[in-house]
Amino acid sequence: MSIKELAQRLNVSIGTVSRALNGRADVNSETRKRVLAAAKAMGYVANQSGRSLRQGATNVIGFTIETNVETRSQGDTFFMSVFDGVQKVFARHKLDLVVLPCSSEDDPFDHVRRVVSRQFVDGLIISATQRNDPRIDFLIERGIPFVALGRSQSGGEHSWIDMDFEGVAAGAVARLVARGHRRIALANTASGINLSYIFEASYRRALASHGIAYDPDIVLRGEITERGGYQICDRLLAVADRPTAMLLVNENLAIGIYRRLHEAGLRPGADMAIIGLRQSPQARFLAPTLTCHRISLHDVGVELAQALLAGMPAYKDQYPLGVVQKIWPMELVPGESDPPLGG
Amino acid sequence: MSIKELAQRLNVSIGTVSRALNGRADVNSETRKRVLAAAKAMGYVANQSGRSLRQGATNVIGFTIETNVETRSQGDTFFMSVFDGVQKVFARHKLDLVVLPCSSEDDPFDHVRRVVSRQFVDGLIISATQRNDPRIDFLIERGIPFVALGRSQSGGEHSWIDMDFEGVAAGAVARLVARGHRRIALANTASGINLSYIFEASYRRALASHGIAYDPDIVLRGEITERGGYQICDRLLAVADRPTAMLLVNENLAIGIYRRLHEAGLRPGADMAIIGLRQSPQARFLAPTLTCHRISLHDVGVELAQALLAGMPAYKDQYPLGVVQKIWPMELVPGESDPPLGG
DNA sequence: CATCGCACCGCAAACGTTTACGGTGCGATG
DNA sequence: CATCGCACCGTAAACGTTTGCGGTGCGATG
Repeated sequence: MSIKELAQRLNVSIGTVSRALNGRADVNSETRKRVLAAAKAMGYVANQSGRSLRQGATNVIGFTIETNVETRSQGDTFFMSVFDGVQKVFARHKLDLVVLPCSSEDDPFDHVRRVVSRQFVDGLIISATQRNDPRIDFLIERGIPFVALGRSQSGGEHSWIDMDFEGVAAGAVARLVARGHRRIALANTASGINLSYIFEASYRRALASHGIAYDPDIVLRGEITERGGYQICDRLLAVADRPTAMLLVNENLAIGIYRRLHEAGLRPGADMAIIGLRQSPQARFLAPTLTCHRISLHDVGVELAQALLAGMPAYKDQYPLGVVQKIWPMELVPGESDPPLGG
Repeated sequence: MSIKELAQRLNVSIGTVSRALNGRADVNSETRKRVLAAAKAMGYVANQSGRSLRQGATNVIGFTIETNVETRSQGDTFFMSVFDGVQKVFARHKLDLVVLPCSSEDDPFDHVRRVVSRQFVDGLIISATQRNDPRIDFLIERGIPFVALGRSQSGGEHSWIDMDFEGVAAGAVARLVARGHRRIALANTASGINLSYIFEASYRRALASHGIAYDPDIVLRGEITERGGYQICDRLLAVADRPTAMLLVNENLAIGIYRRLHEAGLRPGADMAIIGLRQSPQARFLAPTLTCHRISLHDVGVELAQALLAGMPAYKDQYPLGVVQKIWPMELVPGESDPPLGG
């Protein structure tokens, strides 16, 4: 199963076998054929450790995610879709994608540090970027190629891909205002994820641009889960001068909000306009359907992979993109959850 | 950063450094302290490739998942909970968990074959087991320690962990019958996943035990998504002698079903009893809340890890479990979605 | 015929570890 | 004082690759 056995069987040197398998030019086409045939017959596949040790590269890309279900930042199929896009690109370069879950008991920074120092991966995609994210400075300092899924305030120049939360907030507020709403609540996350700050700031700017005063009483933070939505809605119903509309930082919240409204005898949509963030698979099947924003996560994955390759010496020339900092547009998908006020 | 540099700095041999770091006995406690201090100061961490090459073991465990969003057996939150449990066990043994997503364009069997032949991992957890799953025979033949999340008909003895679908089907049918239902539909998956067969067979047995004839017209298969639920419900509404209850192979279906019922002017629960499979985070926040089944995915993860270790030579003695084949119980959580008929 | 170039291949070093083996020095024991 | 045992440490081989360097043989060229 090793290259040595293969070489002995063929009566050639291991160097020749290696060259044949790696498609180098200086090997007779006849012997190459023999080698490839024998390798296939014997089911030979190069040992990763040996190759990595020699080459100083593992041909493995890591993708870190956090497994804390309470603070999960995305819906149920979010990462699966992204992975799919990432792998599509990597497959062309014989790169392997491995997902490195950071357990809820573990610290994301330590997690990245362990992964990097073991020289496990040639590159890294990190997600759930915090506003101040020590991982970013660390990766820059170590010179590890990486891309962040989500902006951060930290550190020097690095590649990242994010979604257009400014556009979403501006568009959603404008839409709600046009439909007669002036009292618009925000359901945000309590975690330190950068999205939280960006979204709230955009929301405030959008309100200001329509001459609406910011009211901290209707800007609430909680878990990004169905339960979190329920709790936020619950607190919101107790506010004097109840809002007529809500903007959500995450679509998972919607289900809990719908539920709480039902319990209060209110109808989502008619009695409380709601606009969600991302179009999850279930958005179109809620009642009322949720107004939210379309984005191709598969394409986000593709772009993540390309941005990462652009930062890796071995692939730089194939992907001359430099430092990629891209805000991905999100397109509003009208639903039934934000009808005109009083209409 | 290599052991050599560390040794030079300390004026000891690399062998001593290695022994000190690995906690071997034959090294002076004073030098050990010096080595550990220097390693920490210089941020030294052993190179994985070198170690793996020498030891013939990678200390990495793979967990394969499929990212095809249409036929996915489970979503992000399911697996994240399981990962969390798995990692809890592995962390104690300095084993790393890496998740190996199988892209929707890839074949799961090829995927496993690639992973194994590259000697990437010391052990494997596979999910979404098919009724006939070539991966299982392959892994047995190759002698790779593995555990399957889900039963299969394939191959020889191997460890697996599964959930009690028989119990769920029997209990749910009994419950529905007790509540006056005799015409109970089944919403199943069209994929070849073994769960599909087990669930349907259990459903048929349960019907028979209550003297209810099996009617293929109300056993439908589709995507395990919200859309799939919508479509299945749509087809079901067109059936003559419409069923009064539905049993779901997956809770994601519920949202689409609720929606389709609403469109038809029917109320989920009151006009169509519904029992889902697993208690997803949203089950309690749907309106009506979904009757479904509780299971600790964290504990499933813990058991998966232990079963795997029991099959690995280096850990056999610490986990003397032999071949683990366990059906995990699921506990019914009553909701509002399956009230008594006509009540 | 001598020389050159070229296609092809073998040799051996190197990547960073771990570990069996042997060697050193020292205190204790006879 | 000779010897033994032991604690500790250095040496070097080995894991499976890749790759620079040099060598062989052959056809072509002068």
